[in-house]
Amino acid sequence: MSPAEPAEALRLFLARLMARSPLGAEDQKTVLGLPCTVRHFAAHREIVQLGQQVEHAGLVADGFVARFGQTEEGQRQFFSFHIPGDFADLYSLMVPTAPSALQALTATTILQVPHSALRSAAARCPAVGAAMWRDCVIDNLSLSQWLMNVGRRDARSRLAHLLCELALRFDFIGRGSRQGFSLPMTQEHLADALGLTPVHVNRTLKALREDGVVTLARGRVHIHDWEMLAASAQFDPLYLQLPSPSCHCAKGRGC
Amino acid sequence: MSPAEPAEALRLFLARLMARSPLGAEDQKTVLGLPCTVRHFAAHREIVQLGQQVEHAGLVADGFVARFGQTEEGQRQFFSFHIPGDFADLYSLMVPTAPSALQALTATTILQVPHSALRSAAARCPAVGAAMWRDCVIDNLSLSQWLMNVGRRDARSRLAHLLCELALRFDFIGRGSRQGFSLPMTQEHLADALGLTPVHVNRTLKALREDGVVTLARGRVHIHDWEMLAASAQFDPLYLQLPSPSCHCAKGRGC
DNA sequence: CGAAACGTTGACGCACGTCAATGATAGTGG
DNA sequence: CCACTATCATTGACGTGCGTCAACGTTTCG
Repeated sequence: MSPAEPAEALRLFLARLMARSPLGAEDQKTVLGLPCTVRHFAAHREIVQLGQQVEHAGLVADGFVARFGQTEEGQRQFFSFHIPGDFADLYSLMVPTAPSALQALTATTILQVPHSALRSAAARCPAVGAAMWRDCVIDNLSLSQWLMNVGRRDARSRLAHLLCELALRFDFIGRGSRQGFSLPMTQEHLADALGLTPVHVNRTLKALREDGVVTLARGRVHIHDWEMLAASAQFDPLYLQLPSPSCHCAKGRGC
Repeated sequence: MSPAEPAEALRLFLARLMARSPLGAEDQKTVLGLPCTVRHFAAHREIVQLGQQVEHAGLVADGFVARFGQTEEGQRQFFSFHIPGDFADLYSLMVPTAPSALQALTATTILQVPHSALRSAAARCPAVGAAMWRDCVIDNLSLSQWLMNVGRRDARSRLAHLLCELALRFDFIGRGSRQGFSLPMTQEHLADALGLTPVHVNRTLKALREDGVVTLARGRVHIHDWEMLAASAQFDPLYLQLPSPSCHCAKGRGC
């Protein structure tokens, strides 16, 4: 789909940082000059295992990564999804013993950036350090919304909320829009993100489809009615902290 | 209960930082010398409202604070609890427009520390900056576990997990132990943390009581059987990143 | 002492889970 | 290019954990 050049991924990451943090020319050069090792992971492969000591953070260049935990019975819960331009475990800079695992949901290209390089970049350019700290905090906001989702919304709202989030994030990196995007993910993956079962995700998707709101088929989401989707999710994009030039959200906030 | 001196709260915060981050003498002096304004909040009072611009972070000196979000129907979901020694919104340093609200669950004393002071402390002492960044990341780990809780555990496990977490945290600040602690919180508060209804929390507490695991009465938790409580929660204290000299947890990890 | 807040309990309903069968899709090797 | 097969999607019947509603007891506090 995309070349997944290292430089391209670093550019996406830089854009992500600059959407929330002002960076000078020197800062930008520092980010784009980060050293990295390219690694490929097959679908379903674990990138980082629970408890593993890591010495580098993983920047997604291509594909789809999830962070997750599981119960002793093997019930999984996804904590976050990471798309190209996201660091999947930037927090590992501060907690190098992985407190949760990382899995490639599809064939994925990861740029491993050594902690040492990130640390020296932060030391040399305080603005870059602040931007990365802010990035960790924004992960936090996202997690909060997922908790809200799972704790206090019904299946339909949860699913709608997740799809809204993904639409805006893919829009931001130029790989989709509010009309639709590619989502090479099984219904079981969605279930693990939403605290539901695959069967119920399927039924909920059917309901949304029959209401003419969204269609998910063959790895592609078609959003037929963004307004309705955002409304049934009570979606407020503020937490994504993304610039939204042409945002039409439920509450009209953060636009 | 306690004098809630500003110095005492800063000492607790310093201990919290030093449990995870090495700080030199100069760093410690910087933390203890942070300027702050003492403020009191009555029970149920909102400390920070959604969307509010804040210029200081709130260190809990005494009482109990929750961060939360709510649906349009007014359904609340707590994202975290904060006890003395915790900053309730350290992340506001990086995102000053509050993306979630803060409420005092009981009468609470807050030390408001200006962002400017925190920023200059971080600039002057990089180790303090790193410690605060790490503190934000640890919030993240906690949030992940709450999401796991709400998404993939039944009511009994959720409640047990929360009580385990609180026991260790109160133990760490010297206001409780694995045998019990003071918890001046209504069942509705617990429900909002666990994604349940107050009625079901009540029933679940009854079940735990009748099994001889824990008793919660008149604002006090008595843990009769820590092993059993930790086991039914599948509690792994690793995510709290606390030193546990005498920890007896379910999986024997992080001890 | 009175009133409001909180805790407790029972009866009943529903959203979602479980189980199981069948159909569609995609990846693989011949 | 086509079987072959594993994975994924779909659907129905049925079970259950938790929600809802409503009443009543208990504690707390002014």
